[in-house]
Amino acid sequence: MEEIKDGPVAKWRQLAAILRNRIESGDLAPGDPLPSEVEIEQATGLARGTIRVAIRSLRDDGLIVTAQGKGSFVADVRPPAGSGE
Amino acid sequence: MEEIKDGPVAKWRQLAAILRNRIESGDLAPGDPLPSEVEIEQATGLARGTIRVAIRSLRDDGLIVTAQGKGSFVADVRPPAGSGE
DNA sequence: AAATATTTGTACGTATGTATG
DNA sequence: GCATACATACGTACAAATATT
Repeated sequence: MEEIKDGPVAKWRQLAAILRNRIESGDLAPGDPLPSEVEIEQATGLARGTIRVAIRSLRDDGLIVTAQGKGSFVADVRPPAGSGE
Repeated sequence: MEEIKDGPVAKWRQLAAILRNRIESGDLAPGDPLPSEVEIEQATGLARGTIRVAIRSLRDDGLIVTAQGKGSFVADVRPPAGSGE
């Protein structure tokens, strides 16, 4: 997990960018589970609420799907590049 | 079980203090099982997640050990007083 | 041996309060 | 006022390990 720095970019945006990068680079393939919220919490030191904001943004963008009690997973079909830029 | 009050002290901290007290007073001796999470839930009305936070703090302090499917037990060797103050 | 109950483990969902910039 | 961020607290669901019947 890359560093989340204190700075002008909101931490949740930095985290979203890191995860998005792992998905779009193929490091996380469709169907792969994302790190759990607690794992991200431990890896980054961020509060769960902050992590959830980042995850929600990826979900809103259709990059991942989330299932209660299971986890978040890379969406099988990703939206065309350019949808969110 | 003492009362868990609504107030400035987080409920999980109050519960942890109650359990810690029972251990350090000898009411719960080394090897003794703690009340199960569900028992504490019924006795206090707290949510299980909240109870688990209190239990984790005691475990982090080395006061208890926990085993899935069995329960939590007072540690045989307790850390010296003052370790966590 | 098998089914059931108990107990802890994991994981997300939701909401509120507090504090800061 | 609003967005960000953290802490707390409750809810729901299911998995895994152990104990009991």
